[in-house]
Amino acid sequence: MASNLFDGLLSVRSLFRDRRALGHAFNPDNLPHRGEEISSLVNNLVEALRGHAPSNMNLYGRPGSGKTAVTRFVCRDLESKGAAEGCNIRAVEINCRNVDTKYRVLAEIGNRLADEADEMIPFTGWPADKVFEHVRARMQARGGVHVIVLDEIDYLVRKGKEGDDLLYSLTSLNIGLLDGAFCCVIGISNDLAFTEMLDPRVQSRLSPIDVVFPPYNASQLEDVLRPRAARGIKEGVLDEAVIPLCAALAAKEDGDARRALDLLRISVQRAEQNEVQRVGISHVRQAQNQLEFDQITPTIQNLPLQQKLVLFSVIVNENNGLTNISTGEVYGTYEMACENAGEKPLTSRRVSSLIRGLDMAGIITAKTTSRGRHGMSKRINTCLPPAFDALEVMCSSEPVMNEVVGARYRLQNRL
DNA sequence: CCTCCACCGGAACGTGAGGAGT
DNA sequence: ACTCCTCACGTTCCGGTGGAGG
Repeated sequence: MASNLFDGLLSVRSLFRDRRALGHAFNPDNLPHRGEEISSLVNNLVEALRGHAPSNMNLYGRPGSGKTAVTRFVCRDLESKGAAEGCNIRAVEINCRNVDTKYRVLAEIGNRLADEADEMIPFTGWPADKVFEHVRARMQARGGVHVIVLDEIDYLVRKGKEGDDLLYSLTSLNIGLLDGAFCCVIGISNDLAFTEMLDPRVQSRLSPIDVVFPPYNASQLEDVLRPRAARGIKEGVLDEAVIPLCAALAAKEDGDARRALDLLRISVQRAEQNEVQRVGISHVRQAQNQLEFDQITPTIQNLPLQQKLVLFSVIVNENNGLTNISTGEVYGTYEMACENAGEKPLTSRRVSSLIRGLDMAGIITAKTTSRGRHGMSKRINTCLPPAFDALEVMCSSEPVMNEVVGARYRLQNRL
């Protein structure tokens, strides 16, 4: 019988019990260390069960601090309690990164509120005020309380007036536009300063209640991971050190719980690929490397050419054995790189800003320090994972960089 | 203690691309 | 087709800055 490509992998006993338990979309039964945040939401949303309008809310916190999970968790209980008590309560969650215009958000809300009898709102074509009127009419017809969750709301607000308009419309529903129904808006954002981008009128309506989610620390992340691991991974598979290490590594990344889960999941996958029955810290290290590679590759690929040239200049100096490179040294190399690329060099002022940009992107570190007599300058070092070939990534995404890198090796061979 | 280097980084301005309105 | 507006990217100008070395 002919062998099949998939036979080998299928015969390996999986180390997972239920892989989904380690995914981002999984809704766990309890959320460790988010008690305060949960009760802030519950204390406000309980008004819905009493037949009143809850206040609008804003939730802030770094990625992976549990904002979305807490909101889903609370809304799920709110809806089921509402059903038990005979109140009509409905939560509509929309991710503004995917649904990113006023029209599409309103259409999405309208369609989720639709009965069989209602007309579907098309993807495009209707005037925005007609869509809004349908949303309003459907809320009123259903009655009760409608909780609108706008996840990653900063994406919408950053686009300018669009977000302002939408929030103004939604928050105006409770001021006389609805009869016998209420609407409550919960905005979720990574950016504490995002309300400053809003129209002041919208600001005051939207944020009577702000909840800030602090990042998890390492031991809290362990508490997040353990129940998920128990559910998702077979017993006796994990070394004792694995979960603490995943937690510690993720705690360094701003306490990102998603990162911790990714690390754990990929570690187990790595162990499976290596066909071993036990996951150890070496697999976590491999997972960490893979995540870093996956994260940094697109960042470097998408850098504009000038920024790639600056990064190239830093890397070249570092490959020559230098550390704590100064802006002047980088600029010198950069001018040569520009010549090889056939580009006109930017001013040193601009390059200084580009260096800062690379610093903020986490590709290099640039600390401004004084060198005494030798003036103020930055001390620049790359912070790429050890085995990461940034030159290769830049060359494959930008043909001119081949010239630049090639010229450097020709020069080196001549010396 | 003062000087002075070599750059920092804010501010104002110029330019061209792209979108909205008419 | 046209104006107007916004935005990102760059330049020019310039006052600041911290500490090694006189």
